[in-house]
Amino acid sequence: MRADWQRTIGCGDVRAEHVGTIITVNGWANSVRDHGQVVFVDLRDRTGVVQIVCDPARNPEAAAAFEDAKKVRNEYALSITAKVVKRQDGMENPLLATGAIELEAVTFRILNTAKTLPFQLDQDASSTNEELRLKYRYLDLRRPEMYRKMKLRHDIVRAVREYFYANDFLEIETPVLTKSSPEGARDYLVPYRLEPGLFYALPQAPQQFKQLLMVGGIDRYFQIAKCFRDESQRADRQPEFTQVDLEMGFATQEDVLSLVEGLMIEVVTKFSGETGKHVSGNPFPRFTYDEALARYGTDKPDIRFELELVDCAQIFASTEFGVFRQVIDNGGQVKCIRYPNGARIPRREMDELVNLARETGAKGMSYVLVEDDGVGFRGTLAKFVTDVERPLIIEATGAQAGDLIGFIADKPSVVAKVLDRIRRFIGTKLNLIDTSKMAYCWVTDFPVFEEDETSGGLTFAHNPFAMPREEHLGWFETDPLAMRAQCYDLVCNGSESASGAVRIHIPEIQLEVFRKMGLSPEQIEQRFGHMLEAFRFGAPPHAGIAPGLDRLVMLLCDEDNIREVIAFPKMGGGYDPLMDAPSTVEDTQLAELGLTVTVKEEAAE
RNA sequence: GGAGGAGUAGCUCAGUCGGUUAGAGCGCCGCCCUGUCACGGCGGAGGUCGCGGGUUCGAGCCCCGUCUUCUCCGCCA
Repeated sequence: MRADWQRTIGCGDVRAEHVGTIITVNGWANSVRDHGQVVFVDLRDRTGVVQIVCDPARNPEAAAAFEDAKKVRNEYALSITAKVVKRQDGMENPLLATGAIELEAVTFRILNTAKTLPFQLDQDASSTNEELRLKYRYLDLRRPEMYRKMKLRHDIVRAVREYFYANDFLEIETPVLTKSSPEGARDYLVPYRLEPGLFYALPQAPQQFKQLLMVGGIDRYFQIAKCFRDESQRADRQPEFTQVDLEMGFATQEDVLSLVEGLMIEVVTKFSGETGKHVSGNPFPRFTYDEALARYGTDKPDIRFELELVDCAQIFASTEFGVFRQVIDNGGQVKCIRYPNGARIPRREMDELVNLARETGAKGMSYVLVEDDGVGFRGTLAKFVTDVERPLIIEATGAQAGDLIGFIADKPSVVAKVLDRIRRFIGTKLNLIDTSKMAYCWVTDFPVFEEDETSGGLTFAHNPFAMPREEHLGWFETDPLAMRAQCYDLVCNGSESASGAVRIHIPEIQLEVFRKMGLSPEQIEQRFGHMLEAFRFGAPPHAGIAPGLDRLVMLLCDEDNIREVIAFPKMGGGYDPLMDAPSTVEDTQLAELGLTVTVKEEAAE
């Protein structure tokens, strides 16, 4: 049963066809314009804005409404029953969807008053202090642009669910209170009251549970899952975030890739009218990890623009330029990138470029500028380039008159990192990026192991549960660093969009990986005994992946900050200014958990 | 942990070479106004210049420290 003050229609939904009817709308006073003998109130709800007019001269029986309207301030919660009338000629407002009509108030109810807001909703959100916006997020959310983002996120989640339902997946929840696994990111811990000293951890991902669901015969599982990682934040990272987690039994890498390609194409295409974004490339291009690093210097290449890296080791095989000579002789790399029209950039930008290289780890950057004839070189490196090398460089890079070619010589990891950074710098500087594109690509075959810089031993490069390529299974002892895994990242516009793998389902192989990582039999048993045990009961081959939801929504909303697409996000240190969390707890709560708190001492001088 | 940017009225910002009483727009309060729609007019209130110390005759401005915040690096299976 509708109370008499409850809405019969949304503010933004009133149209000329309603003229003559009596309606009731609910919402907030968006603005009040008091002209003395007539008052206009713009009423806003999530559907839009409509103009209410209170004019006792035209509507003598609504004198009370007029008096109330004069009391209204911005953001009062109102209920107005009114007659829909066509606006007088010349009074229409083409800026409003409801601009052809207005509402002549009959009954005017102030449901609640409002203090003056700490910031104005009619100004651009991006120009308001973000801490303030988050502290009063419930007010910030009243902005139409925030509603639009929340609505789009909802619609995307809905489309994702429908896609998985249609593909015969079961949506299953997994625990949030679970076991710490010390590898990977830092865990959030939850003390266990019944036995002080024991802890749950919040899951960094439902990884182990979804594999166990495959052992359990669920076969096709998905979940919109919260994940928790206690690591430093970035513009595109939150301590708690959402993944579209999925796993498939008796499945191959191809099954997962084609399923996720279908998902992304469907979701992006479904909303492209609204977002202006479209998928570029179908099927998605694929690179092995080694190939991506060679061509782009990164395992998450932004392929919205070209400018690939060029390996010059062959060209400079017999160079006498000391820097290159030394790097090549020590097994390093010499690679370069073309900067179209870079020979014409001002000195300041040139310095910026070299500084960028230094900041990223290079000792410096050599470069040549291609002369107007398209053949000759100028620049720091020009005098060291022989007549034989010069045309080879031009051919390999495709350089043209007026281009700059920047060279980095160092160990492979530095060369890749620096040139990736420079490549993205050039892409941005030259405006090569088409922001309407969702340029997806797959990066596959990551190394199984990499050297752990802190311990000196081996650690996993991608995921400890990723199945090595079958032809590499014999390399555990001989050349573990050369082993490649059956795993894959989905990359979109230069950021990681999803990460997954064909999982190890043979206990002996999983054991071998753990051993190689330097885990003792006791550690393996304590941390992963349950997984290995499960694999011994006929675990099926299985594979899965987990696309990040927040970043997908962020890209589709054209936002560069993940907090913009989360209703109640946390700030830099994981602080939530709305709830004032984290915060202290009562001593009795600590005592019950057997915890004592050691306050951080200031370093005394 | 490191680098850089920011912090001045409720909000967004300006503030010259260190010099009188720190300003603007919006918002807020009061009065006026019958057609506005970011209404308009008149009047008004509102400041520990993040905090602490220092230099100086004098500090919003210079120096040191500190806090908060943003971006990036490290970190993020």
